[in-house]
Amino acid sequence: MSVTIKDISKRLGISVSTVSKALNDYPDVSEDTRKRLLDMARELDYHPNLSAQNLRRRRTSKIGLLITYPVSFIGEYLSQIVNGAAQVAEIEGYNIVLYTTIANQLDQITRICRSREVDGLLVLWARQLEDTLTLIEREAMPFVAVARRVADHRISYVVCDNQQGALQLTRHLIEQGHQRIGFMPYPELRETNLDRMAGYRLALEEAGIPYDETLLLPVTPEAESRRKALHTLMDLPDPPTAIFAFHDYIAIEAMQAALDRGLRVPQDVAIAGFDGMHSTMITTPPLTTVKQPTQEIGRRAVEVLLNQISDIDQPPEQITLPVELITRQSTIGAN
Amino acid sequence: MSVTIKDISKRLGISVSTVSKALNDYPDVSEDTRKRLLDMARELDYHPNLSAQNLRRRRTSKIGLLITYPVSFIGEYLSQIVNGAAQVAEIEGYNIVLYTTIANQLDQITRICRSREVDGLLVLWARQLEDTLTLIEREAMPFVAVARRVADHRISYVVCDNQQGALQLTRHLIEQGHQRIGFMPYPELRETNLDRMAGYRLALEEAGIPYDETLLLPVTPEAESRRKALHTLMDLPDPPTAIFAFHDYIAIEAMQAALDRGLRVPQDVAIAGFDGMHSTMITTPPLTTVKQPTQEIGRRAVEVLLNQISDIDQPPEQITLPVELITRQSTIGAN
DNA sequence: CCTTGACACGAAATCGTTTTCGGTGTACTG
DNA sequence: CAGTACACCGAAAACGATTTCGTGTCAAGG
Repeated sequence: MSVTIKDISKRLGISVSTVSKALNDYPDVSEDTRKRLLDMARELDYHPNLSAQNLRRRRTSKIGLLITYPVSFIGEYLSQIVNGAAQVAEIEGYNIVLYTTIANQLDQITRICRSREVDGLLVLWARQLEDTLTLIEREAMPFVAVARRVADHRISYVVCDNQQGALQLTRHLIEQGHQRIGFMPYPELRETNLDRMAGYRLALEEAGIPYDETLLLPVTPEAESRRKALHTLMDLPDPPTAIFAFHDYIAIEAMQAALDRGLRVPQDVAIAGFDGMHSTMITTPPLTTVKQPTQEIGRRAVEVLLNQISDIDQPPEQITLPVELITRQSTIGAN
Repeated sequence: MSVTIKDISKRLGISVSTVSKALNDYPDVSEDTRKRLLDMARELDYHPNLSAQNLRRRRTSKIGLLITYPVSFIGEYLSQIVNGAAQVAEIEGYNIVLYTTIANQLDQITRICRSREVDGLLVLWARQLEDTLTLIEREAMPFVAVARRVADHRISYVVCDNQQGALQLTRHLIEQGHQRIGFMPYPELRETNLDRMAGYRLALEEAGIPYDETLLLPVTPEAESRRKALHTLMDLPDPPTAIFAFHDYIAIEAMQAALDRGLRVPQDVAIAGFDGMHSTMITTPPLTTVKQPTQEIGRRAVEVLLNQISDIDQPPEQITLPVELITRQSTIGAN
């Protein structure tokens, strides 16, 4: 079958213990025998059996990525985060295991924790987030919440500065002369939504613009709700002249609805999104958005997680990364 | 520490062998003790240590996904395939491990194979594809090439019907009255490119339209090459009236270049893409494309791989899935 | 009463490593 | 020369499960 440490041992008449030590850079192996062993290892193209190593070392060099997402438009967003995460992980000698099951979320997670299938978990997207996190915590499995702020100060997370992004974006709209600015929240992502809403309100306050609840129109994951939201807003007696949508795709569909309605963007209504998806570059007009450092989020999340893994008593890290406002024609040049 | 099989054994004064048998549905355990053991297992919330199981069972219940891709626009495409793959895998009790490293591709792969880190490999995107595949083959690791046809008949793959898609798309353009149809190949993906090109030529032949090499303008991964390609085509003495781009993003950028040039789409030049990316819906005009069954590709790839894993002598399966032509305004209604 | 077989169970080997602990032999010190 | 120090190596015990093989019991059959 596979070539094992025993094969090397037999070929040279040297005990397996010594072979192992040679391979793991133990000091008590003479240079001579070490060289012979390594040469033989290379000759046989030996690579240690991972399962055996894992068992003995009590670690798997794998980190799990929890990402139970409904198949939808977030693919681009997720894959960038995953990409960043995988990069750092592999540099540090870890690999990423995907967990995408939706059924039995919590049972699944206890299994993962108790079977020591991975050394740590990135929680990227999960229903029942709260329950999930407390469960993982209780199982003493290192973990980090990704792209999601968590109120609990004992929990590590990496997230972008949603409030700041919303603040800048709304300021920009105000600078463009808008006074009535609609907002489309996405309650599904609670904390993120709260933060963006906070930024929105802050900008209004700064400018002395009254906060008008009728200008808020929440959308749900259903595509239909996004079109409807725009129409509802524009049917108001005193409709908004600009709209800030929670997410780029929401903005894009709103924009299409606006065009269907015969409105010109940005002349009749300015529209802006959030997250910096690639698609925003190719709409007509191109969409103003706030770009998240997605790859960086993935990278930092892994860094934090590996810290937690290497020292379980490490204090939690809560990281907020800066965002970048990208202004495009969907909000400028209205005059 | 963790609760092991031994803990259950001690608590009830029953040997570990019997515990293991009870947990694994062996017949030679009395109903009575089986029940007591399972109850105790549940009470302690026991879950078998994966590393130990892997070592003993000589399998890991993991499949690797090789996907050394340059960070670029293919995120959406990949994540759909991965999503489909993960779904099936998890139903069948497998998890997916990501391998995204670029450095030392081949060394990395021998390590994966010889350390028995996974039970099989999905090869989704890899530089040096040929070398990679023969290497994996030599290591007797089950594998499947995903979204890429391979000439070798001993190799399993799952791919969409690129030729048929290109054929239908080109036919569609011809039906719209076009006689001079430009094509932007993407030599980077050799087989895929050949197939699409074959479909393109076939449609021309059917219609008795002469094949004109000057209408072919290959593009590279660099964004700049895509804009340039359009201009070169349109600068021809007898420019094409329609363009079939290898990929949606190529088409989109070509379309932008066309608009920059003051051309109207589709009146002055019709443009079509391939792959069915989400973005094609939101361009103005919306882009005609050929939709790949991405999720299905992922799903089938895992099914095939699991067959190979369960029986290494299984004959290779080569699966070609149907595609769907989606016609939109970028190619219709020119008159 | 003896044999046979089925049924339950346990001892022990095994998977392929790592790591501890002790045992050599040699060299060095006083 | 005794004693100590050191460098090098190997035996063996882990890690936590699975699986083979053997054993004891008990009922049925002759």
